[in-house]
Amino acid sequence: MTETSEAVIAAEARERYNPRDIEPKWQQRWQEQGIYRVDLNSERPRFYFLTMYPYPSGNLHVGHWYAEAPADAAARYRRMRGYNVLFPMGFDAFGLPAENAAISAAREGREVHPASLTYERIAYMEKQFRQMGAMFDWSTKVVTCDPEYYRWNQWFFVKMFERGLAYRKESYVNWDPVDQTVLANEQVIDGRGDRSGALVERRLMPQWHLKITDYADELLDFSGLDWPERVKLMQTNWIGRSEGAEVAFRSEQGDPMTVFTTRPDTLWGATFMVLAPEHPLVSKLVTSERRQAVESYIERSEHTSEIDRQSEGREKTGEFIGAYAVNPVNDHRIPIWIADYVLMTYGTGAIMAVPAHDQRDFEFARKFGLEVAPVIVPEGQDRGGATMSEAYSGDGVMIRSGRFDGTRTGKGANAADDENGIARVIAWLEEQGLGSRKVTYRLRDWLISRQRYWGTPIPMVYCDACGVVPEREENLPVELPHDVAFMPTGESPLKHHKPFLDTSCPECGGAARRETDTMDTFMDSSWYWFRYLSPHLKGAPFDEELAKRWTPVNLYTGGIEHAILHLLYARFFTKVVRDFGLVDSDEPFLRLRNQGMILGEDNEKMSKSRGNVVDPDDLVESYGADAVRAYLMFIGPWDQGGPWNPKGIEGVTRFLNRVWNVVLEPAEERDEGADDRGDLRRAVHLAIKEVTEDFEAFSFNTAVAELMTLQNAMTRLKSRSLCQSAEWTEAVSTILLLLAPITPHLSEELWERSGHGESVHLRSWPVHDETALTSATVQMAVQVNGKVRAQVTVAVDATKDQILDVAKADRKVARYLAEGELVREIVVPGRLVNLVLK
RNA sequence: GCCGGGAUGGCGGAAUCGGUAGACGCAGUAGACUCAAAAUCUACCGCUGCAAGGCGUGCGGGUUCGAGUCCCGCUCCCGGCACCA
Repeated sequence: MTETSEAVIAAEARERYNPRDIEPKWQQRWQEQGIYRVDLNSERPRFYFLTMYPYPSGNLHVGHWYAEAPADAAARYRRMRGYNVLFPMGFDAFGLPAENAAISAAREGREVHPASLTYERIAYMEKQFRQMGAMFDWSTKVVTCDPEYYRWNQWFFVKMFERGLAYRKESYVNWDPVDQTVLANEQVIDGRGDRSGALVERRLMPQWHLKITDYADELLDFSGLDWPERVKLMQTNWIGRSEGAEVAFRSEQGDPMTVFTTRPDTLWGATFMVLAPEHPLVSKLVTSERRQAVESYIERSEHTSEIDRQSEGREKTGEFIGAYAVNPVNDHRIPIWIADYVLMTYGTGAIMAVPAHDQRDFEFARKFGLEVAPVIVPEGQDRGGATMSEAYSGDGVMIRSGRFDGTRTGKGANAADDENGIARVIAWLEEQGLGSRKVTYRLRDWLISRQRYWGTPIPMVYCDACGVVPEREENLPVELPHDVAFMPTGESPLKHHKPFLDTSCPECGGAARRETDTMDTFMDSSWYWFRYLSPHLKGAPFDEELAKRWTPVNLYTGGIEHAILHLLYARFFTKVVRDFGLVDSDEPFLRLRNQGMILGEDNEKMSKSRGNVVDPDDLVESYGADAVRAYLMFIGPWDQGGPWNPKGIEGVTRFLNRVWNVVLEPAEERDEGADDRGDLRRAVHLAIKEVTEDFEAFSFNTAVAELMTLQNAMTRLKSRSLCQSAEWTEAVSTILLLLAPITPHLSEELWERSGHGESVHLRSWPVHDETALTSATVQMAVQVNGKVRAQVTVAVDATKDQILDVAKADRKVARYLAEGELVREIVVPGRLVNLVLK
């Protein structure tokens, strides 16, 4: 209220809070004054706050608001704490939806180009982001479909090719018949394409891969990262490290057939072998009598979709190929089978089957009448039971294992011990030259080829003379041709674009063909945060100096759906870029926080078909951006999400109105209570303390609740004389400062109207005064035998004896005390007294 | 099956170095203002009971002066992985 006369305030108070007037006004002023412009070279402490950039779908939905608005508030908080905060935004602009729109238009005989569609959508969404009141610095915007950006995808790709990290290999891949492209393993959910939902087919195709498996072990190391436990676990599971041994089996004819096993201690129990149906040795080893049955099984398994192959409780199938192998540890002659429960893509594509100690092998042996030979028995038992009903995979003692008989073994508590059978057998195998220690991963290399148009062209050239050759750096970017025809069939138009297809060889200059596949769009998002630092740099993907100063990102926020895909690729890419010598850090994102999902009123996922979609534009129109922001933060813990409650935003709007009124309306005539100033100051400093802790902990819902509590206190205590006090002035400026990150427009407007100077958003975050939090007296509960029976008020510095005296003097307590003998007295100062009777 | 997370009023949720369960908000009830309604304001608002009291944080046990919080054994829900040798 400094310098503002009461008359002016009284006149203005007749104006009601109207976000429709004040929000656009401030958005424009902030932009004109450039208050969110970041100086990357400032010496203030740096804080890189990154939030996942969106795909330009054309319209912000509530999910976008839920991801961005609380993140924006957290970034604003961080800046008020004195940090130089970089909070950039961009668009993940390549991808199938825009191309699919072009294809459907083509089917109707219309022409729509993904590029123009994408840029229109970006322009619209950018406008919507501004209406949110977000403090994004748009001068650093990154748009991945811009050749200025994707040329660096190509540059990275060529660098990786040169170092053997990018390679082309023919293998069975996941083909999505609807989207007409292959997909990475990470994009296949329950046998279906993650976008189209179509059942994925297995196809043998030559494809480009990135060697993420080279980094498997390093990717398992999360030390120094403050990430949600579940994300780390999901990545760990996905990488799926298994320790064991490779053991050299041979066919009777002498063909080497290496197997991987995590239980080399069960080798003596291997009674047959199983090869994957695609295993290259099958056609060589199969006997003529078995050939027909075996070939028809292979044929069938090729046509079995992944989803059927993996379905739960499926009965084992397989065929004997007529050939035998030799178990190298006991020279037993064991039959060789093929079965689709053995995968060509894991381990060596061949297993030694130990039915006594592996449930899958056990089921297979049962079905086909194969020998079950127990070689490990639980400690205390001397031989394997002849009537096993299931495989025994626990710890125990080795039997029928030659020199190892009597050795304790298993994957249990002593598995790491050198005396454990597993370790001893591996050491012995290495001595004998029969095998070696081996680590295997579930993780496969990242398949990045996509048979689509709207993505980064893979910058490779096929020359009859020179083979597969990367495009020269000076010729990058290999630009996507604009004048292409979108096929109603969905086939990539690049395959039919002569001027693109025909090129000259970068090596010999002769006629050559371009690769027509484009890159997975996750390539784009694997390094985009580096580009924000120097979005228009010409000579390099990013400014090395700035990257060394500004990365790793301090705080990254986004949806949990990227727990594996994007976040794993981004970590891989960072390690690759580090190995190129471009950055020092091993990890991209130090701290990660995931927001949950906003559901419809009916607690279901929002969808047009359910009719439960809430449109943020409508909400802004009715309640204002500040109310939407505050309500989304208030709805519940951010990482949990929750259902949208249309009444909830009305409650928050009431709160904002009360803040408006308590600041601007003249006080009613009312006598000031003796302790009002102390009470107000206590409420103010408690709010500072709590809201600060809540922002640090990402507990936005309780931060809003604390601010409501402060407003309630101000409204309750407000009186004409109190309004003249320093305590009141402090209360007004404090509530506006604490609200500034959450409701930037309202806070700015009231900041100005209550006579403050420069923007509230350029002010420092308040610091609480611990001494303001204490009061002269405190209320304590008095329990008798653990049940609360009375409340007493005592001096805050009372001794235990004094507290007990007061407690026992209470009439109700005295009545209980009369009923028994007091045997114990417990006093927790400031909290409670517990009187225990016998 | 394995791994993780969760279960608190009519609803969203708060409180976990063990210390007054239900902050804050929604919904609801009563009242004030109004011709009336809306808005706003005031009071009440876990269940049960006239009251005193009793009961109460998914279920069953346990530890403790005291348990939503710790321990043991379950149930259900959500998420991830899954014929990975």
